[in-house]
Amino acid sequence: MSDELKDRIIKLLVKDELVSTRSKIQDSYPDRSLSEAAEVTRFCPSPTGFVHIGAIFTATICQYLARQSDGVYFLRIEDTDKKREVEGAKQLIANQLTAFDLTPDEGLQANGEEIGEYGPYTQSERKNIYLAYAVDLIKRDRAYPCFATKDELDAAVKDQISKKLRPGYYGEWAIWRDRTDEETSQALDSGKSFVLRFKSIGNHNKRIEFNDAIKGKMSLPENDLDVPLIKSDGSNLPTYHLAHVVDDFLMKSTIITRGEEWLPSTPLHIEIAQSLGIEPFKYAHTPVLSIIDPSGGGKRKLSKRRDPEADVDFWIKAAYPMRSIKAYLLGLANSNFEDWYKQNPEADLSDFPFSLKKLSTSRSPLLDIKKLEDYAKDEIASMPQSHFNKEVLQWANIHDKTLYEEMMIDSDYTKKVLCIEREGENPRKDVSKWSDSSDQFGYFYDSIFESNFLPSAICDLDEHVSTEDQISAIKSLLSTYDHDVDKDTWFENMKLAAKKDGYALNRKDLKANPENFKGGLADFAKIIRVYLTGKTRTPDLYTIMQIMGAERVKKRLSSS
RNA sequence: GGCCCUAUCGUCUAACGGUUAGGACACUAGAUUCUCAAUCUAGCAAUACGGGUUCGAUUCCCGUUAGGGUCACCA
Repeated sequence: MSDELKDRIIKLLVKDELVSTRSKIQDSYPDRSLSEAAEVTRFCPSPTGFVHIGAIFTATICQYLARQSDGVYFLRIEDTDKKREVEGAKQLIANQLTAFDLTPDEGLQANGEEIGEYGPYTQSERKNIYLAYAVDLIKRDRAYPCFATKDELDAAVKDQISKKLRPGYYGEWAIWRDRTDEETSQALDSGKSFVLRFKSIGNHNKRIEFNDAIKGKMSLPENDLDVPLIKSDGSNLPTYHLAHVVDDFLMKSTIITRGEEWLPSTPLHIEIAQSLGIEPFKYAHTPVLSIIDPSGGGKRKLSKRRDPEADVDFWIKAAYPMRSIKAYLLGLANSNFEDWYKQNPEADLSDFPFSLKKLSTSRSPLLDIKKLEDYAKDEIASMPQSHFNKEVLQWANIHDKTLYEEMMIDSDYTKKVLCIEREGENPRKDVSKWSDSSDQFGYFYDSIFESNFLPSAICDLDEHVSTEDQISAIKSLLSTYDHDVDKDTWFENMKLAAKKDGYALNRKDLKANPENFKGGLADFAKIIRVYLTGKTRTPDLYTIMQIMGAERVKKRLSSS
């Protein structure tokens, strides 16, 4: 292309934007004064209104790499596709990162402010920077305008497939690559919009080798695709490919951690970097999280649409302790984490020596909610009581107002309720998330008990036990009931009541002569439990009764 | 279809070329002065298949098969 034609294209491209020169821009992005070993990592989501749990996984890796090397971990919002952008999504990302203790060192914060010297950290605000680099590429004969229509491109791909050729804009299929200046000028004259394409000099039959920090030595075909660099949709924004190279160069990223799905386009990114005289980056391609398809399709990628747990909002709403989610993800990333965690149960998770090399190179790990809940139960069970109380109340205050208000009415009572079976060597582990609170503690409060617990529980009980048996069991218990005795005496009393009402006191008797009894002690206890709590699974009855107090116990039992 | 990645219990994974193939979660059974939970004990359970190389292969090589990714003016 002649210089005049280049100038014409450049003018059309930058229009009236204030595009600086490339060297001027680079001057305003000085070297970070960090140690040799320091890693500068980036987490770069698109603001599509949804933060994927896999993104938390990737961000966690970024954070660890930076923190452990005294480097920097920054957040960059990749919003070059204005069609897909969802309002408010940008801030949501910052908020949710903070919720997972992944607040970036630079970039948008939960309070709405942007910090850092290497910004702006939102790509749409960097348009003129990309344009400066695009101009540079035109001048270097490494970019050219393409006027092909969508239909033309689709037809070409169709043709390529029918001829069993590799689809794409390359070689003879790159129809605007080798046009004469006259043809290009004519197209410009007609006012048609164009996309600025990269002029690749790669050869698909040659291979390029690079070292992936996770996968090791990689060998892929060179890129020969003339991909779009600047869109023609009127936004003048760059595609991911150009934006990634320019931004990570200017922001001084030392390692590109990103999903495995980017692996095939890495040769392209290397070529773009080289065409700009930029040293190619170090890449680390991380595995993508999957899930078992509930409809029986086997393993597949976690999908935003079908799997609620793919959205971090699910975890935040269910209110799993963040520390346990993190611990679980860390265990997925480094299998030696489990041992470390067992040996250092109290330790700050950030002290775990994370290693990229230990990251499994294998296929996408499956999200195992059961295992995560196991972490969560341990975490909650071993939590100091004050912390536990705070979390329960905090959750209720936001998500279960009725429970919260009841809990606040008699805070001494609530304190006792929340302590149940949490002390000693083997605390209960039936709470894995704070949203369990409603079901776990609601029945201690009379109005909630009467509306939410008792009716359905009685229905279930009716299916197995006759009303007469229910009434007689309760009566029998009440007749011997003495609230102010120790546990052993209380238990003896209950056994007496059960025996009197026709229940076997030990399993052997019941097994030997089942026809002689209404059931075992367990069956008797179940009736009492249901009338007292509206549940068939609760902590120890004696403890519950002691906390509820004689009056409440008698009232609930008499209601039968 | 081309290219790429991957293949160890149901799941996540460990094993300098020499292990009885280990752990965790899940599951099953038993123990525990009531239910449930917890806890303890025991149990179940894997190197995709076929060829090489080697004294010896889960490990290295080749092929087959299977899964995943990617081939957009989405990132």
